[in-house]
Amino acid sequence: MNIDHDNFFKMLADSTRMRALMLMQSEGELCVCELTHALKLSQPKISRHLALLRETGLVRARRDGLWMYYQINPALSAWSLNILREALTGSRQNKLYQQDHTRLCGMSDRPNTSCCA
Amino acid sequence: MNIDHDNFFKMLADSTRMRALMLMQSEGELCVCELTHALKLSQPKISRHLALLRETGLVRARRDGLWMYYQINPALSAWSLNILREALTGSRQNKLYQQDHTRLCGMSDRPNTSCCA
DNA sequence: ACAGTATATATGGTAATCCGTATATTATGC
DNA sequence: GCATAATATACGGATTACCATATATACTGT
Repeated sequence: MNIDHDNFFKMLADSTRMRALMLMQSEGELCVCELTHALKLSQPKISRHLALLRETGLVRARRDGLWMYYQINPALSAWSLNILREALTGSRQNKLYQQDHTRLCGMSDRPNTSCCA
Repeated sequence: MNIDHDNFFKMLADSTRMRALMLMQSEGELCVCELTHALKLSQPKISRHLALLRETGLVRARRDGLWMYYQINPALSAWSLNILREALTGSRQNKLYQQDHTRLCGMSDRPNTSCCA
């Protein structure tokens, strides 16, 4: 899947979307409530950004009962995936991104505790 | 030089800035008039975007007489440079970016013809 | 100092983006 | 079918980002 270059980078330009992507990158599939909790943002805000990411093809969604699981689209082209990987590296020096990860790990009642290595 | 994660990606989200960056990436130093010609955009528009790129640290500027030469900041952190490299790979499939390169090569009167391999 | 060239900035208008709130949809269990 | 939970969308307002045009600055050669 080869996303349009400009659209791809537009998607990465919003902090909320990037934070969600970085969490999915390091944790794999995540549901909306997990992202809402980890980012400490309202559910509609998370949903709206996830919808944008899905429309542009950056993420893939899967329904399981009440939950929608989102993950980075594994069919992305190599250069796109490489950029997401490097973005994750860059995000590790950033406190905000670190805290997102910490909050996710500290979350109880996760629907499908995919661990938090 | 470690640029703020969010600002870095904001800079990449504008098509004009990305096109200029991709040209600098493959051609090295370029002056404003070369970029203006290659992108077929107004000089103030190019200058403004270059100023933004310089303020955030993505590019470095050097004056030589009347000309200002811009290049990707070699002091960028590894992850930033890697992202720019992957972005260039992705841009090769894009006609707009290809044309920019072609126009640059076809430009006469380049102040310091740094070739166009 | 003046003219000319390359580049930078200022200004005001317009369009795109983001957000909070309210509401709708989808699925589950009784 | 109804209540509940998880998620999605709609709407109006506010902010931000971008642009074209005009003007200013920096430098060179005479």
